Amino acid sequence: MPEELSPVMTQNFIHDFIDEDTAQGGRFQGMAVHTRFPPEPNGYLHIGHAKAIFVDFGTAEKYGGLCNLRMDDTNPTKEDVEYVQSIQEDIHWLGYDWGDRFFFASDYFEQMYEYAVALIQKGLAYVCQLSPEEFREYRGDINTPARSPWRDRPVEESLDLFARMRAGEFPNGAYTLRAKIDLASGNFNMRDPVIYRINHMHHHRQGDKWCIYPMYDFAHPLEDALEGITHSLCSLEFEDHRPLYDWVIANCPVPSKPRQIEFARLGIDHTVMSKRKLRQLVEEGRVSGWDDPRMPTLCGLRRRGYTPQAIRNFSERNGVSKAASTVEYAFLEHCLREDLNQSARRVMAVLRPVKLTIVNYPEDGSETVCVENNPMDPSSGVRQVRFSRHLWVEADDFLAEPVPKYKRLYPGGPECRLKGAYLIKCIGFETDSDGQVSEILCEYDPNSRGGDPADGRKVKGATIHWVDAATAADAEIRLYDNLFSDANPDGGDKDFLECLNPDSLEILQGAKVEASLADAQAPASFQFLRQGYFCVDNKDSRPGRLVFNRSVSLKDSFKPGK
RNA sequence: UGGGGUGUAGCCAAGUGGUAAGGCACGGGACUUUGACUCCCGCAUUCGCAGGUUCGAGCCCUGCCAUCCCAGCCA
Repeated sequence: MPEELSPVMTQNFIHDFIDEDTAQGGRFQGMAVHTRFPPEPNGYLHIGHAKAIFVDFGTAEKYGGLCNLRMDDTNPTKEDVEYVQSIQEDIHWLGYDWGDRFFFASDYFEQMYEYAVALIQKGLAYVCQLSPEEFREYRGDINTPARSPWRDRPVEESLDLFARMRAGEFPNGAYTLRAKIDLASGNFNMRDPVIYRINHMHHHRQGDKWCIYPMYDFAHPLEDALEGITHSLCSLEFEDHRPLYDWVIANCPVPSKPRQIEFARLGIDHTVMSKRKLRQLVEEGRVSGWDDPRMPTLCGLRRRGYTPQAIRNFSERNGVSKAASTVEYAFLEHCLREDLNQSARRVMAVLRPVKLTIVNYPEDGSETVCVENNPMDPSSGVRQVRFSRHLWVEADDFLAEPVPKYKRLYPGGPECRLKGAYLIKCIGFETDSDGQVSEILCEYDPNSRGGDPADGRKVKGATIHWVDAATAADAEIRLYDNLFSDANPDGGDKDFLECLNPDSLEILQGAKVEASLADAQAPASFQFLRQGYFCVDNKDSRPGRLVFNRSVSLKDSFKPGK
């Protein structure tokens, strides 16, 4: 666990339960807390999983215990090794480590089978041969108990049938193994739930060894017990399943008695957090892949410039409770900027370039000015940036007709500072045949090198960023819209495909970036901190691409009239 | 109307019988080599509603309301 990287989890209701359990006379007194993160390898991890990872690993860490990583691969239908790989990478990227405790639920299939046989022998499970359709008919409803004609099948017969199910004698759906619990329970999970089904399918890890697979409700408690998990933390929708979880633990001769505790999963507004739907976006080619920067997947956020620290802080500061919550996207962005502001290297880049000429600067002259890499962190050093008579600046930094309170460039406007270079004043501008501003004309004060005037006078205008025209590199900017925002403010959970407006997906723009950035070892994943002020993340670089968050730029750019 | 949960500000969230933390968002101000950042100030006479117990209730009791999850041989 990367030392300073993991936030210390603040007290929450889960800790209250654990404290009870580990106290004198408690269920686990004297035992080390042991949790697990059990994803099904059927998709990539997303920001919602980050919360679960934080809760599972964070809780173990808080108590000095352990957290296992376990692939919950009990249903081969949707699972794939590609996901097994990506899940491990993403968890490591977040900064968590499971040491040598990496498991597969499918590795316990033999033991699970034995437990099932034991259940049959105790008269607590039976082989049912209701077809899926009949099963539904016999299920009963709120006031009618369920039924099964096979409930009292002799033990020997069930044993024989179960063995033949395993042997592959029957087609899918022909038989199921059911736990004999309570057909009249108000909790439908207890109405003799299916605990084994037949599925003739190749398993990504077990191959063709099995054609019967245990259901989650039977498998999960056994997995936990077999690994010595003390606290099995899961999301709220499993609350109804806890009686069944406890039933399995109570009726199978397992080595330990784990306790299931449920917490609310994370919701973020304007964001779809359903693996099924995210997978659909990928499969239908609506996005470039699981790591498309618009995806809420961890790899997507990574490519978009999010840092592991920001995501961990986000998880930590959101808290853990049982109240269903949907946090605002703005909070995620806040956590990102907070981290980036402190740690990321800056560079100047101009998104919508307009020429700026310093008329009193020598035509053939040039020099190098010094700019700090991170004003928040002096140890990050400085870089040399070429400066000359011809520059590119942001179109927003000039207005032919100033609006009230505008303090950047306009004819006759205030003295402004070119970041790290000189003070300038706008004296005029040129337009092209369309009447668009094509060139801004300025005069500079030669005695203000570095940005401080020799006479110490106060600079009224703003400081603006720039890049040298002769050395600036062109970059491809991809302006991404949040996949789910505008068309459906409620998150587009149901109609998200219709929300996709092809025209707004990707807006390519030319940009000019400072030479030192173009020369850098491949700094290419950016996160927008403020317009023209980029943070460079070298960890996951993709040369030639700038990625930034549009909502941030809109928020931070100057709003006329404000 | 069966079972299981949850309701504290626009969004999260502390609070566990002693007089409503904190963060985000928002508004105002100061500062500033980017109008960012940082720093101040403001932002719930009230905790879903109504009763009750108590010297005292967001916390305890009763009733009601709202809302989420559950009828896969998914997890």
